Amino acid sequence: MNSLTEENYLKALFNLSQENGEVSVNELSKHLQIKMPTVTSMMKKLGEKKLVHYESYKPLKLTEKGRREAGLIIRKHRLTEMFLVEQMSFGWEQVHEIAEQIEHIHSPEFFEKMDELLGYPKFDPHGSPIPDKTGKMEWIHFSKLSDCKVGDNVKLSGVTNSSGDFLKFLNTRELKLGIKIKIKSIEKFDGSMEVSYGKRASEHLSGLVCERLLVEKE
Amino acid sequence: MNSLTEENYLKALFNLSQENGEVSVNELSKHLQIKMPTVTSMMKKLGEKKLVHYESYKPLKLTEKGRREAGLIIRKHRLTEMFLVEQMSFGWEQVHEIAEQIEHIHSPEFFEKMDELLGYPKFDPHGSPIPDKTGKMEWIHFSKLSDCKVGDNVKLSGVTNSSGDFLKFLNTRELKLGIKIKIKSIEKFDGSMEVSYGKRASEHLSGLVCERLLVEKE
DNA sequence: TATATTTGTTAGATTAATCTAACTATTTAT
DNA sequence: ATAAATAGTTAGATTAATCTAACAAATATA
Ligand SMILES: [Mn+2]
Ligand SMILES: [Mn+2]
Ligand SMILES: [Mn+2]
Ligand SMILES: [Mn+2]
Repeated sequence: MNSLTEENYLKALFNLSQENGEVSVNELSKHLQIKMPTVTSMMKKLGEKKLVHYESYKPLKLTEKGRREAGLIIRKHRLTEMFLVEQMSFGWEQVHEIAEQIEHIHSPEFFEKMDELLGYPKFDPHGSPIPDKTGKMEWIHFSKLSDCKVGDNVKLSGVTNSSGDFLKFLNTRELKLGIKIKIKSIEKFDGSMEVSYGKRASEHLSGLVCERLLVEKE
Repeated sequence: MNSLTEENYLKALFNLSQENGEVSVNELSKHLQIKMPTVTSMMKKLGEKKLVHYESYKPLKLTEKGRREAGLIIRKHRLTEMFLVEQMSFGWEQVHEIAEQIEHIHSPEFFEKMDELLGYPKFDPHGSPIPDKTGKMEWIHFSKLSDCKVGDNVKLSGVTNSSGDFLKFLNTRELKLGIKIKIKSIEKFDGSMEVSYGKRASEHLSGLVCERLLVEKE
């Protein structure tokens, strides 16, 4: 059984090593806001437990076992977020903090029931895929809005950041998953865009916002 | 902010001091299955935090503050049990263990929402009263079935023990809260009873079982 | 009352998770 | 290629929560 602390390290390793399959001690340390020596010693411990491939001065990699256990925690996190939004009518900006705690509950039946009540969802309220019961996650590659061209018609399918402030901002602009966005113009200088969607004929989105919106091209 | 560990001590103190308002170190130690020296040192800590009145060799008492904080944890526990039964269709024998973990979630909104979805219930699925938002609990005094007389007609309103095994036993006999029970005879020797209820014209209940059933006389 | 039993405390050790300071290895820049 | 900067490790301290062993106080028993 892994401690809550170990679970949080596993989850961070999983998320940070998504791209290239590895993470540096420094990166992990910054992400978790835990000093490097502490991280090093935890990596040795997770190495002992065969959850991480640890070798001095080498980048960190999750083992197959580590990836599975991390995936299962992320599964619990995302199922919880979905449950809070769909069954308890929370807003998508309120659920991350609560899920951050509930992901550590040990009770297969509890999450099984959530999954069932939700009808076995594949994505969480922020568009992130929910790992299956074996901890495996489909890697779906959405584009960033900031990588699209003028004239593109796209569907908003996810966000790369689930901070309350960002999601509340999207709420004020009526930007939610599923809506169709048309790109009217792009300001090269700062990456900001002029777009239209729903009843809004013209909205200005900063480069920062465009970077955080994931879309599917039609 | 109290740690999960501190919260569990507070809850135990609250429950054990229900009758006379105080508990011994020994009793608390046995209940929590934690050795006495550990309990003593935790009591000193909770004393510092003004949650417990601690004096060497004197019985332990919760302060007003301690009683409030304990009541709020028990509130979260019981709301959770009710939520699991009513909104997620768990059996009453499955919910205690899960609630034992969820009671430590820090999120007023989460429990507020549960309360609202449940329609502000006053009792949990085992008939125990749910403390209000200030941590105060109405002390309702049900009788034990074992204290009733032959011929009494009573309503099953609570159980004094929520262990899975006991509740599963009650399930097999179709004994659930709200049913009317008539006492047909009592065996003085072992306190067992012959009763009738629902579609069951004659059932034998051991003394142990009768001790654990709480009833209201009509 | 004197003794035995039970209850409670003190002292000191252990484990998990964290930190800072000091040192070493690796990478980058001159 | 050397020096500087960055990244990573080692050593040792700290805090929370637990334990065992030894001792002391309170209570029960003879
Ligand atoms: Mn989240
Ligand atoms: Mn977490
Ligand atoms: Mn319970
Ligand atoms: Mn608990």
